[in-house]
Formats: sequence, C-alpha cells, structure tokens
Amino acid sequence: MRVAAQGSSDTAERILDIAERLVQTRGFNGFSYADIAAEMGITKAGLHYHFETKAALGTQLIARYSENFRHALEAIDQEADAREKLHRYAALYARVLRKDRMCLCGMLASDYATLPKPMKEAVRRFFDENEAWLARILEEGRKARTLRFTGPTHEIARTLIASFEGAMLVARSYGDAGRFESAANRVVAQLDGK
Amino acid sequence: MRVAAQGSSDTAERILDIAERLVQTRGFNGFSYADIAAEMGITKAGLHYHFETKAALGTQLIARYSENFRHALEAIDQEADAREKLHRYAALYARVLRKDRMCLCGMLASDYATLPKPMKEAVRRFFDENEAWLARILEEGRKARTLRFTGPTHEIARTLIASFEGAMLVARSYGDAGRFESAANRVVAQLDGK
DNA sequence: GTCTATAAACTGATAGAC
DNA sequence: GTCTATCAGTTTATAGAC
Repeated sequence: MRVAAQGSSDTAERILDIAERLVQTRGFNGFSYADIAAEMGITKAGLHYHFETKAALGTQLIARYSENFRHALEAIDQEADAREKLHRYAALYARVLRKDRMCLCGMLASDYATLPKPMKEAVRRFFDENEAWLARILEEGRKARTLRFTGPTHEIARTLIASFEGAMLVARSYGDAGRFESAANRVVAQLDGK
Repeated sequence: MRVAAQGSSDTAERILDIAERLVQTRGFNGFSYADIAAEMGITKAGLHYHFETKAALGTQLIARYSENFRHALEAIDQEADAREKLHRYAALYARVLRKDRMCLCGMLASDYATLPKPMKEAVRRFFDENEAWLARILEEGRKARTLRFTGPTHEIARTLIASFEGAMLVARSYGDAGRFESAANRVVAQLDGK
C-alpha cells in the first residue's frame, strides 16, 4: 500500500521533468500548466493534484535540481586535482547548455523579482552552496599549488559562478555551446598555478 | 503640424520608459499591457494605438536601449586610456544594477526562446556591437601596453560580456550591487598591463 | 489622432466525479 | 488516489467612439 505525498509519485516525477525543461528554456513566466498538461495527456486541473500551486511546483523543482547538483559535485570531489575539478564543474554547465537549456537557477535569477518567497530563498541557497563548494576547491588548489590567485576564495568563487552563468546566458542566444566552452576555459585557465 | 508615427510621440516615450523598467526587472513575460496602462492612467487598449503589439513595443525598446548604449560607448571613447575605458564600461552596468535592474538585453537573453524573431535579432545585434566595441578597446590597450592578455580580442570581449551579464544576474538575486562591482573589478584587473 | 468598450483566448485554481 | 468539468480573473488584440 503506497501513500503518495504531493509531488512524490511517479507521475509527479514526469511532471517535474517537463516543467524543468520548460523553466530552463522559457523561464518561470514563459510556460503554463496547459503546456505541461498537453505533454502529459491529462487536463490542467489534474496537475493540481500533484502540485497544488505553480509556486509549489517551482519550489520542488529547485529542490530536486539542487540535490542533483549536489551529487554531481560530490562525484567531482573524487577527482584528485583542483584544477581538474574546476574543469569538470564547468563541464556540468556545458552539458546543460548542449540541451539548449539555461541553468535552472540562473534562469530563475532572471525571473527573481516575480518569484514567490520560498523560490527566492531556494535560488539563493543554490548559489550559496555552489559558492561554498568552489571556495573549498580553490583553497585546496592553492595549498597544492595547482591553482594560483589573489584575494579571498569566496570572491573568486562568486566571480566564477557569475562568469559561467553569464556565458551560458549569452551563448544560448546564439545557440552556440562553443561560446560557453571558450569563455569557461579562459576563466579557469586564469587560475592555473602554471 | 506634427505627424506622429507609431511609437514616436511623447506618450510613446513615457510608455517605453515604463515598459523598459518592467522588462529589466520582471522579464518580457513578467509584465502585461495592464501594468503599463495602470501607471499611465489610460486603458490597456489605448496602448495599442502607440504600439500595435507587444512584439512591436519590445522591438522599439531594444532599438532605443541599443542607441542609448551606443552613445554611452562613444562618450567613453573620449577617454584616453583603454584600461579606464573598461572600468567605465563596467560602470555602465553597475549604474543599471543600482536601479535594481538587469541589462535589458541580458534579461531578454533569458527570455530568448519565447521572443518574436525581430526581437531575437535585435538582442544579438546588441551583443555583437558590444563585442566589436570591446574588441577594439582591447586592441588599443594591447598596442599602448596598458592592457595585457593572450588570445583573440573578440574572444576576450565575449568573456567580458558574459562575466558582466552574469555578475549582474546573480547580484540582483542578492540585491547587492557590491557583488557586481567586486566581480567586475577583478575581471578588468586581470587584463591590467601591470 | 487618441482613446474606450469589448471580445476571444488563456491563466492558475476550486469543487467534486470516478 | 487520480483526474475532469468548470470558474473567475487576466492576457493580447480588434472595432469603433470621440
């Protein structure tokens, strides 16, 4: 006997997949329940059983995305070299971009002013976690002398996130993932310990 | 006897001012004619006299923004030093951000998939023009030895635009213009001829 | 030339059928 | 537990009054 809480069933998972793609390509205000319902083959109202409101759907979307990202970061952490970790971090973004998508939270950052409060907080947490992870990797690299830079690690981490998100944002307008890769490589190369 | 073409009257200018702010803060899909009409004190339908469609309004919005930006770049060009030009360029973005706004075209880049074709083309032209201008400044600085870098100027120019747009995007989620300034200074400092 | 009344389509969401 | 019928409000846009 299965007791499915809201947003936890298999159908809910499929809804999240579709919604995630729509947010990453069109933005939170660029799609509606109708778009998801059409793809699912059920009516709009049926979606409200799985996700009471669009805000709830959005919040779960960020939670799932953040957790997947967290696992990806843990996998990268198995890597030995800090410099290589940064390259693999950039590759995470590149993979998203090759699906013609923007980073979920980068996209939501652009919609920030229109988001319900819980989504705003979750978006910031995503950036905060990325910043903390990157700062740790930077510190590692500095100690091992595989990375070299001046200034506080958290500031470099922020600059890295900004550069990656921005490179994604612009590259998508040109449908050109190469633009991202070129910028990302340049940014990481700048930290090379030589 | 004044013959006002669509979108060229004084009222049209006020509409553009309001729409510009709304796009820069909420995105192209985050506002409606109703929002503008309310601020203007006329009815939604009245707006359609000045701008037949939302797409036409959006297109004129980019045209005006791009032209203003072009003039700002010309003003910066009066400056002697390339390094100083880059700082003034970054300051253009910072000023927008201090009004809690995103770069108009950076915001539209996030809405890109949902934009009508003429707007898409205009957004890309904006980035292309910025890239060309920055590449020229970079070349100037290299010749004068006030800037130093390796690789093609157009690639550095693209990376600069990406970093500035991304830093804006993220900083806005924290309501913290300092985040942008810190990242922008770091990025420009990296090109310093020493 | 400028705007209001009005419409047709779509939005997120509730109530209740199966 | 899962979904359909339906609603009240909003969207962009047309037709036509002043």
